[in-house]
Amino acid sequence: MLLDQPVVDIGAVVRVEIEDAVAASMLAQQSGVMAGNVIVVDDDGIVTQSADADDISLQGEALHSSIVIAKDQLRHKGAGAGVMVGPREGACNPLSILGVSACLSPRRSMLLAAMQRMRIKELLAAETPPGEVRVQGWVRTRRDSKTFSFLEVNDGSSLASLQVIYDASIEGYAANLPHLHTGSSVDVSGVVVRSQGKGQNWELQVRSLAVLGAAPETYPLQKKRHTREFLREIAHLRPRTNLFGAVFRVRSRLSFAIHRFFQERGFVHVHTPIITASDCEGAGEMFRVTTLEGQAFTAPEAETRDFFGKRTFLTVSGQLEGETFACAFSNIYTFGPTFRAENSNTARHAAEFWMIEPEMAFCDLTGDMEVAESLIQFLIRDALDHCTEDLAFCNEFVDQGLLERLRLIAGRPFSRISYTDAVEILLRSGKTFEYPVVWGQHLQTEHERYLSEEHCRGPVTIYDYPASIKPFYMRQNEDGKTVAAMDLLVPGIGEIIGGSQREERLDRLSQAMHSQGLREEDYWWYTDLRRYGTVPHAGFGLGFERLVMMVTGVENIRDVIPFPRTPRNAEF
RNA sequence: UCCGGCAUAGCUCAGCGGUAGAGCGGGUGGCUGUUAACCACUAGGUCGUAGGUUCGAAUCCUACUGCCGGAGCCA
Repeated sequence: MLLDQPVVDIGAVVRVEIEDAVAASMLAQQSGVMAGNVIVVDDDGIVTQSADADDISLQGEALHSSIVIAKDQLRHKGAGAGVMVGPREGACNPLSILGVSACLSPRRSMLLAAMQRMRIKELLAAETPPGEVRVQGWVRTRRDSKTFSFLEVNDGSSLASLQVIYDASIEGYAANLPHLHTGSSVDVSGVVVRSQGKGQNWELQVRSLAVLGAAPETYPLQKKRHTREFLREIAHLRPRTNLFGAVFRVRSRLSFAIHRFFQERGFVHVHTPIITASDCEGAGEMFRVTTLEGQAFTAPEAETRDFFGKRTFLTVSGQLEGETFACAFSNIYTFGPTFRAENSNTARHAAEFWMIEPEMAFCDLTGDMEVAESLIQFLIRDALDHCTEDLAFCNEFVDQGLLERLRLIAGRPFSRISYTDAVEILLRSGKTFEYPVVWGQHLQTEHERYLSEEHCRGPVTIYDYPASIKPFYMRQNEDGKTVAAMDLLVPGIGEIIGGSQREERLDRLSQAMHSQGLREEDYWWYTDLRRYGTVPHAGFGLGFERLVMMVTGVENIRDVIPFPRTPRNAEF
């Protein structure tokens, strides 16, 4: 089709972004383009001239501020129009002209938009060739042959990339090639054909390719293995790697599966507050929330003049609020961020993390343990079913025993041992521990590891802990020494769930609060639950990141949170 | 916060008292339906910061900063 009409109306606004410099005239020569439509734009991108030209090399002075659209390319498949943009200022020597930009003309945008994008995951899974398609994504790697290039394009829909065959005869090849580094974003249209090479069923034969954004050689991600430590320093780019792609797709799926588990069982999702005045006793140091500054902050009675009129913090748990809703809806769950201001420097702790906290009325500790165990098994099975490719990758590159372990956990009942029996087992183990095993003391990490990794060789729930080492709200057992608490321990991770039956008897609760030095009036609304229609109830907290660690095998919590917050680290 | 380790090219590391090195990545050229492609050439570094010891320090000592591993706190 020959264009007799101006390409673009005078006065139209064209978005022009010159980011990458290439000689415009060289592209024209290499492409054999000697005739085209030239539009001239001013600095605001408004079209001031629009004309059909027989020889663009004659445009001379005008080229420095023009967009040149080759006629051939407009004819080519309708979708392959190339756009060249000259710099908007500077000298006009054709050989020094900079800026062949990958920006799209309105016409080209329109033409490309007409073809619907296909996600690479669907494309690769196709039974029969989908014909002509359009994909958009980022170049993972490029391999050049004499007459064509292989591009691996990934759009995040799956671990696998699409192999794209870019033939040198395609318009724009020579100009685009220097921009097609690892990390560049591309918009590709072409035909899906059966691959001649090994490693993939389908590949894409390019008919038209546009570089949306080039990634110059300073792009930090190379097509090789990087350490997790380095990738943490470029947390904004690491989701583009295989491992973090897999981890965050699994994380997303697990998040969905958690809602599925509870929603299918009639639990009501509750958004508990993030700013709170109450300390869920025993949950650690809290971040203070305040609008006070300078001297006002340290002044006596400062909190009465603060935003909320009292001292407030970022929540460490939604449990207390969750209990109030459980005492209305029977079964509820929360799923949200929680915060701990502990100076923890370990692979398992973060200052900001996500927690799932179900709370069930008319439920005792046994029921609590049953829900906790079936939740873990449900989540593992869901991930095995829906994240097969990503977990296979983790199994190969993170932890070679991962899949075997996950199947084991999902497939058989968990062990259950009372705290008192656990102490006996540890004492009779014949092991020498760094910390002595004493009834009434916390189980140390080394003790928990022995129980789950050696004694049970799988997940184990420890229950009925000494009252002296647990918070006030846990239900006192009849032995007068223990409370109805439980911890679910997983090999390699440690405690993944901590929960309890709550003390529903007002007198016992008051007594526990006094003996732990708490002012009952600060918790008046919490104790009200025991005053008005109290019921036995129980719940637990599941650390979401620890779950993701368990399912992916990734051993550091900083690598399963998109932008981890740990002491001295909140860059992104 | 405590204990231990580490800090050298864009990345991963070697060098451990005497002129700063390799592989990968980048650039250039070649070759090939390749798939962490391959071959050749090439560019690239105040050896974390500040002191000290020494004729001489990347190397030995001290402090600081950051990171990593373990512990505690917990999820």
